[in-house]
Amino acid sequence: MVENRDKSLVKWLGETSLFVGMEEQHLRELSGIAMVVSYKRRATIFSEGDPGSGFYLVKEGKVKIYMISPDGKEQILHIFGPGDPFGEVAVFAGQSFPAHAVALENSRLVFLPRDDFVVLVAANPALGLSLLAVLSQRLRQFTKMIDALSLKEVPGRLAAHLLYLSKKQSTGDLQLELSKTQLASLLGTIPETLSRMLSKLQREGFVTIEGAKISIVDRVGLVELAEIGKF
Amino acid sequence: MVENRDKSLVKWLGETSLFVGMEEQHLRELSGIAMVVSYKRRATIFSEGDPGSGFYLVKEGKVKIYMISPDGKEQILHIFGPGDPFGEVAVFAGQSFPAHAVALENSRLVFLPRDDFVVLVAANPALGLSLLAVLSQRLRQFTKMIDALSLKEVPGRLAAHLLYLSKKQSTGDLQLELSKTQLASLLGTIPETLSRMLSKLQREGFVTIEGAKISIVDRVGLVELAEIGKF
DNA sequence: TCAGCAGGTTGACTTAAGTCAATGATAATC
DNA sequence: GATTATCATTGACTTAAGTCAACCTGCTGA
Repeated sequence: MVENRDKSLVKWLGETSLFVGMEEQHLRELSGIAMVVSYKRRATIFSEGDPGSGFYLVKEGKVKIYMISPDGKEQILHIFGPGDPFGEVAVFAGQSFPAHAVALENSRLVFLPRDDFVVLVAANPALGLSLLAVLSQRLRQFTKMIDALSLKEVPGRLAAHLLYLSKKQSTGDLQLELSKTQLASLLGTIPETLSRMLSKLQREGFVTIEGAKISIVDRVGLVELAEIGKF
Repeated sequence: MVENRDKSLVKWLGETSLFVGMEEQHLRELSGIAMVVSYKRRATIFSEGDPGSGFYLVKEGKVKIYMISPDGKEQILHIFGPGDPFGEVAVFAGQSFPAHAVALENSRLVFLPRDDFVVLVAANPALGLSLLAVLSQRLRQFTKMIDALSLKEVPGRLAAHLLYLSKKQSTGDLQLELSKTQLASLLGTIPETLSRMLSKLQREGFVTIEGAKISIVDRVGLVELAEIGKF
């Protein structure tokens, strides 16, 4: 709370994709309602059904958003890192959180309480537009995810994800930031299957694997696989 | 185009969930930029990759939003009816449409061009908030959809959907508004499988089926099925 | 140092659901 | 009212991927 009016927080908010380009004054207003909170690794930030009393920005660390099926299987929806906002859906739908959130590492988050924030948006259309862009972006991501989950088989999803990572990391040598178990859940499958598919990808000469490091060998082949979704 | 300044269009816009409660003046501004367009059954409204030059409201008729996998399978994302907005994602993400849209029936749509609309939003925060609510709602729907697609088997998805319909229609006797083929695609499966599952549901005494009319017999059982997702 | 545990890999088996193909049943069109 | 399409259903078959179980690391902490 001491950091509320901290100059550095204002600055940081302004570097965030959600608030980039906003006027100093509005950033100050934002930081006025913001609270910095810390979560230890594995701590749960909110659970499905919790009332959406506000939303978060990741300041440091990593956060996993996921759902649990009745029989205990987990499906990861997102992994968020520094600068990413999450939990805004509940704020604007005026409902409870539709999924769970836990810290994957010791993390510091900026919490923005719903009511205060809505007031700011009402006073500042640019803020609204910025948020609309973020939500639209997220919707688009989900579209892709539904596409992957319903239209592609595991190898296809895996290939698509590897390509996505290589774009993000802009290199052919990928460092997995997630345990393979987590990656499996993100791809909507289980560790065993993922393991088999990775070996298969290696056997067929698409990639080479050394622990958490994956190198793309045959990018063209991977692209094809991601599209067709079959070996 | 003649209808642009039509009083009835203003009124209709104000009854739309997106714009409900907005001041007369803003509604008039909206109707000033709106265009009413007609599409015949099966006509495509936009395709994946088309530039998002604006978005739509369904005035009359029904619209299907869907994706196609490389090998031709279709996954329906939404079916929209009168009053529903669609295509806003591309507008605010400032990108192209991520999916296809076709008219399921002869339909009349209200088109709102992107640039004009953004100006209005910038001038009117309430409009932004309203849109944020809609997008959040949609995001929440997708969350559920991903949940269903990745965590539940077809019977579970089907049971969940039937319950959803019965809530919407608030009766135990459901009238399917979609062909079973379409329903299959909405559930992320194929007609054959859907057909088998429906027979199975009937055989096990959960529902009775007569053509497009489905009556829920054992609601409790269905709920359980939707949760557990297994017979 | 060693027990214990989480994460990863591999094999054998099972199963849900997709494909292919044939046949009825509507509904639409001329 | 006959003729195509389109949709729905059913059966036989195939297959991707999940379950179960064994086993192997490499750590962490007593």
